[in-house]
Amino acid sequence: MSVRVRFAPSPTGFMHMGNARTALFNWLYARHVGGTFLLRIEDTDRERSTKEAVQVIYDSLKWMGLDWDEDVIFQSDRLDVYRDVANRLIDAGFAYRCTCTREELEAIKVRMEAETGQKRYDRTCRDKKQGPDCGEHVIRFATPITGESAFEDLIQGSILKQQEELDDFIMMRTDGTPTYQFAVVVDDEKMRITHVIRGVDHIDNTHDQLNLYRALGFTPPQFAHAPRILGLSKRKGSPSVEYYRQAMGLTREGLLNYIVRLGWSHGDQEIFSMEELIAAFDLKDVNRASGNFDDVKLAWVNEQQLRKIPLELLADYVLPYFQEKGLNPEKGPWFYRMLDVIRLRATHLGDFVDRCDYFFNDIKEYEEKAAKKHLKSAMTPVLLELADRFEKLGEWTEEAIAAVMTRLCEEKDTKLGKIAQPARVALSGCAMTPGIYETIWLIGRERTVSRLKAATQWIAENDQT
RNA sequence: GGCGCGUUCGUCUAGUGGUUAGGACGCCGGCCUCUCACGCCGGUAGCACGGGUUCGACUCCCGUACGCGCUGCCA
Repeated sequence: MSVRVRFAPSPTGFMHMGNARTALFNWLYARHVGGTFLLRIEDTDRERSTKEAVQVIYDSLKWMGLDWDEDVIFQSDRLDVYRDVANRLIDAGFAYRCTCTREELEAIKVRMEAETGQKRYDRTCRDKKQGPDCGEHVIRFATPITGESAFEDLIQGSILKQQEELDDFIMMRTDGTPTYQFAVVVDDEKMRITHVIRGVDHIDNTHDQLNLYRALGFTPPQFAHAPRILGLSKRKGSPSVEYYRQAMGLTREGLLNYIVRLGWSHGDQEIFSMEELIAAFDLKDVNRASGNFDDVKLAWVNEQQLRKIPLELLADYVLPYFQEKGLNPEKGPWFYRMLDVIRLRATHLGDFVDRCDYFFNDIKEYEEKAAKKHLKSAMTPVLLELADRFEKLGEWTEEAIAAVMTRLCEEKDTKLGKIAQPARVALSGCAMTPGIYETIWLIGRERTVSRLKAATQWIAENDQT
């Protein structure tokens, strides 16, 4: 039987990092085994679900590249199905109508806790066999009272619970909508889900759901409960995909790579391409313990991905940042080369546009410290000589540029640094840039020559030594 | 409170009865070097605690502590 998994978020307004990883685990597992990855929107809580929130889910999944198969299922479209199944359960004696009010319930739970130490419904209505005309009511599941519920979790191992610990949970609310606990079973069966991969916070619910499967005569899927992600502090903004994507300028490769390794591992490997992830991912390698989200390591992983992904893709990622600043570089050898030299120094997508101003615009002023140190009158002859040689250089390649500078060093019997640093300041206005040859090539012959000359002019006006 | 689950360097993790407990981030030191980086080399630091089981426990069992979750007509 082929594997079918699903990601079933409720539209709450943003994609929490934990949900993102659950989606990723599901998607990776499906792609790994050649199965099917489905999306279901759990919008039975009518008060909280909005269209915008659903859109956020779509956008986040698309950005992450987690494409789903088949049509999206909305629980709100299936209300009559749940009602029918619930009635079937009542007829079969597995569920019952409960007319206890919320106030009564509160009192019951207080009493139960005092008497038994456990805060549960006392099953007052369980044997009343009330009909549909009993007035305002909910439908509860008649949980088995004895025995134990056990299952083998693919991640957590054996999970055991005494049935007597379980409550007669509500399946259908007063307003006729199903609760999560009920809808999830009906839908997973309908969608022929074979593996339920979700967060550990659902692990206790699994027993209720297993009882439901049994009552319904359904074959339960396999369960895999992934550990929680801790340490997503609220003060840094919301712990959502959108936040990290925008505020940190992450690539999808970086975020996914980081998040997948938080709770899953494949030997000592840290950096994965998406293809490698699909090939390597397996539920048996998912850790049981929860992990802490660490922005520092996330940044490192993102750096690694920035250096690894194809330049064409990187160009797509950073272009919006350039356009935001009114720059519109053309995709091509020049732009790719520039990205290639900057990526070694970049952590976030925003770093690219931040660090290449002098490749686009003229130097407005020299960084004070750098100019003071490197733009001295003694350097004027060298800078002019460089300008002259670049002007006459036949082929404008990094190799040819390197040759010019090496030659000049030999002639002047000096180290490259003595020439490269002043040239760097002259060309970029600052003391830190990528390699000098690449920088010169990227700036281009014409601007290189004019900037070198302009620097000597500045020296004449400013350096008194 | 009750129930459930978890616990290896500061953090992410490998480990499945016998290892000098491995890797990664960070941090520290060095090398490389035209600056800044990258990279490379080295160092730092860990099996929560207490009992068992065993010739031998990070690995198995029990307990304690701590953490997290559930205990909603949220999911």
